[in-house]
Amino acid sequence: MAQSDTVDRILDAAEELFAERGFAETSLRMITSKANVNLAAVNYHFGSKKALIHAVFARFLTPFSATLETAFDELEHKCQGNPPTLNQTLWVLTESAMRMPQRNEKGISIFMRLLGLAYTQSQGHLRKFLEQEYGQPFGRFMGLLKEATPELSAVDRYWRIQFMLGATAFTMSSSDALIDILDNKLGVQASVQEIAARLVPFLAEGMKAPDKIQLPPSVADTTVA
Amino acid sequence: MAQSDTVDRILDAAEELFAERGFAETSLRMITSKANVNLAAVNYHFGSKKALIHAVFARFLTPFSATLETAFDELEHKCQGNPPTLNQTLWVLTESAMRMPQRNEKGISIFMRLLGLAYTQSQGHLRKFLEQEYGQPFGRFMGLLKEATPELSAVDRYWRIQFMLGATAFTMSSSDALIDILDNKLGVQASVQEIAARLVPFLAEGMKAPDKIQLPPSVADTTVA
DNA sequence: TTAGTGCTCAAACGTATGTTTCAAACAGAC
DNA sequence: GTCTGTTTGAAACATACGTTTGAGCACTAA
Repeated sequence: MAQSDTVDRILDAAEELFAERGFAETSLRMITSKANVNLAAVNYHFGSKKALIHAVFARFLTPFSATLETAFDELEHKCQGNPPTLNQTLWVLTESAMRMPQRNEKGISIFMRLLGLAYTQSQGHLRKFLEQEYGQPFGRFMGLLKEATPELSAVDRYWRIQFMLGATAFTMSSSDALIDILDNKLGVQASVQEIAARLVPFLAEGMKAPDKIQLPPSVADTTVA
Repeated sequence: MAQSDTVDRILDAAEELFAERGFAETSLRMITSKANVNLAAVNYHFGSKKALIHAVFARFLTPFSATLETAFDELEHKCQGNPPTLNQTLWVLTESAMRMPQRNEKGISIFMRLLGLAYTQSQGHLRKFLEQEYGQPFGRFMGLLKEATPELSAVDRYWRIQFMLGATAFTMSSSDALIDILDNKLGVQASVQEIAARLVPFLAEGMKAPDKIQLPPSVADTTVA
């Protein structure tokens, strides 16, 4: 059993268990028994549980951010100085994600869920790690969004980006469960790719909504449309 | 120190700590020391940590779901048989949330964050508890959404409701931090009410997006708009 | 062979957790 | 004032956690 075997088995098991149960609720003993390796192997190969969490993210995020930078380069080159549109920018992001090599049948949904957890769970060290390692492509994406929505005020854009992030992180992080529920309720099969294909128009349309907010009308004042 | 005092202090401390750190990462010792009560008080008054979590949700959710049912009654009465519009339905929900009596200055954002965590963190017992106790008003809201968007297929509506839930839960659960960041970056003050006022048009517009999905065009095929 | 290296293994360590115990303090009724 | 049921307090309980240890194994190089 070569080293890489043990390391990869730990990473595979950890990735899956973290996605299922969160970080704090997943013990090293669960990981090592699922991976069929000794408990001490985690601390030997990674040093600590925190470092293992970082390694799980790095294994996916490092090649992904490289792919993304290339895709942004191509997009900007194709546009020859004109700023890419909102739809183009969103599609480049989702396509890059979809095209990442998938380790198993669960594919990208596991990692989407991990990214969602990274936002939700406190885990201060994780957020710091992600910002330091992958802040650049994220900032570039934000810049493209800004160029693609010049009609929005900075405040409008700020909030709507949060809304987009929320819809994406929340849905993708539960994509497995949501796909199952849809199958049970309506007998319809779905895939992460299809979710993305439905999500992008929803987001793009929300971003284009009239930029002046309508202040809450009391229900009493509202007329039937 | 009467019983209610201890019970409420535990609930207050638990609510805040759970919202900050999640359920698994918050120990009973943190809660009891923040509440200035004895460690055993939690198991005496609530029976277990799980039951405490349920009680935290019930304290907010029980009066809220009653308020919501009343508001839905009023809305339907006002519409006299016609189905309420999407905007009306969304506004009734947000207004009901905004009008809940707020225990402290952090107000509703703490509870939004808890609801988000309830979705995200595994905690199977919590999801079961929430479905059993508060499934009815939730189902009624879903029914209103269905009536308000007859043009959508069941599958489209299903996914877009998830997107709306995500954008709402994600944004509201971090509303404090997001308001602070906005103040730092742009020097703009905001409130939870204002977030809601910006969120509803975004969601409504997203729901109205063209119902046929556009399948992912390759970046190479995309033309500059 | 011998020494050294990389890795695995079972066992233990120290710490933190949720929960239980039981005596002491308290409250209100008689 | 005394009794009774309720609530608090300090301490202990059993368990699970992340981490460390040191012996043992397989393999390479000198």
